[in-house]
Amino acid sequence: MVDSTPRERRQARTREAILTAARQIVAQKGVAGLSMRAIARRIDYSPAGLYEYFDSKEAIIEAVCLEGHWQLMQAMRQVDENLPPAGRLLGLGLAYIAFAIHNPEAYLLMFTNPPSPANVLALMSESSSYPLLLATIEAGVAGGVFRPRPGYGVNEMAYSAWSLVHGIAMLRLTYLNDMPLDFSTSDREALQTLIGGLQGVGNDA
Amino acid sequence: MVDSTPRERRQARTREAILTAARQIVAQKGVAGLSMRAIARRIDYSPAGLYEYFDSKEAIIEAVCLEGHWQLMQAMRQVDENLPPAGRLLGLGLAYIAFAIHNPEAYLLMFTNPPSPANVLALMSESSSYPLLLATIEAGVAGGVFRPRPGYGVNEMAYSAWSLVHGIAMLRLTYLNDMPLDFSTSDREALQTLIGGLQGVGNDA
DNA sequence: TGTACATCAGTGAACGCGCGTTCACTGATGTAC
DNA sequence: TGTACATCAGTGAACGCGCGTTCACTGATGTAC
Repeated sequence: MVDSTPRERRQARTREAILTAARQIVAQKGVAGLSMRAIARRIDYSPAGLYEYFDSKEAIIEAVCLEGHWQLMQAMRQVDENLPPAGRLLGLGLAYIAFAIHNPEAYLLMFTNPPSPANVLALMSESSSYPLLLATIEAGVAGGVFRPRPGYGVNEMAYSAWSLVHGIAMLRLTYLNDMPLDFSTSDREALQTLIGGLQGVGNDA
Repeated sequence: MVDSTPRERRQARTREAILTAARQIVAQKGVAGLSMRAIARRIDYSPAGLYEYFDSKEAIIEAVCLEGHWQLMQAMRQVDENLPPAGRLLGLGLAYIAFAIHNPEAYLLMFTNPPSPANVLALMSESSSYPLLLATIEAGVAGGVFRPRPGYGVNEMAYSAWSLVHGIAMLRLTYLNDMPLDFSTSDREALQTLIGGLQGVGNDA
């Protein structure tokens, strides 16, 4: 950003305007309502003009997803690093859910679309949200707080936690969309319950 | 079905053929690939002919969803009723996930679409899958196996369990779609972990 | 059983629409001397 | 600072497409006597 020309700055601003418009349309009309024409209308461009900035509609969607993954990671990074593993895992889960609730457009695009290779990479790669989750669980296992079992190591633990928060997020964004209930304590307690399971005992059934 | 005329039977068969075609198209081309014309092509009809059986495309989708909910309930009913609550909850969860994996088309339609009122009703109503879950948890609480906490009663417990299995199902059907990994023990252990949390202790964090 | 008529299942063509993308173009911005 | 030229950002019209739905129709099925 430091050695950018005015032209480059204008381009970056337009690029961002396109992505913002795309997000807003998805938020208001759903993924199906997202079209090049709709984006162009919203930023007072002709549809053809968009091709100066993105090669295709698919490229725009991918860019929104990438940005979303980056923002999700940022949100999860805000969680205090010095908490004990169980508390930190709770915080990460709540941050994840909060991101989904407050950015439903981006979240649905990120996870409802056929995930492109770049997309999967973005999620799994270093400096993404999944490694944060994994690292916390590893710390918990190393500290003896989370107890692995045969066939249930750190990867499986992370998979459990991710599934739970993803399930909560998706249910809230789709099925329970316009239920006027307050889920905040339910979400916290659901996470607490899973974390309790990671911490202990009771693997008889 | 007992006092049905030949005409009625033919109609029922055609209706079913339409729904089957719709499911197959969603399975092969995704929700976006589902069109009246595609359905008609598949059953050698003209598109207009479908309107003899369904008022609109929306009505077809809704019918597929309703059928899906019914099948899901049937699958969950297969779980042994005499298992202790923890074991039964595990069985119900695994049956739920198995249904989603084996009927990805129907499952995605059921949960990815804007849920119509009829759809929500189908899920929540008597003789659906959610009450089965709830009843099992109530039995567990009554038997002292699952331990409620303040702000975490049977409804919240059911919400936790549903979120976990839904999250697992959705991740598998979208993000982890073509990963050649075997998740069956991971799924089981994830459920076990949550159930362990329902059973006990550790609500410090 | 045969005939006349009503109902029904399914067709083919057309409606208007919005879509992603391409392409020849033009006026504005930037560059070199 | 002024001029000549190149590059660039954005336009407008058009392409071919597939969509959901309607409608006048026709041949087949069913019904009544």
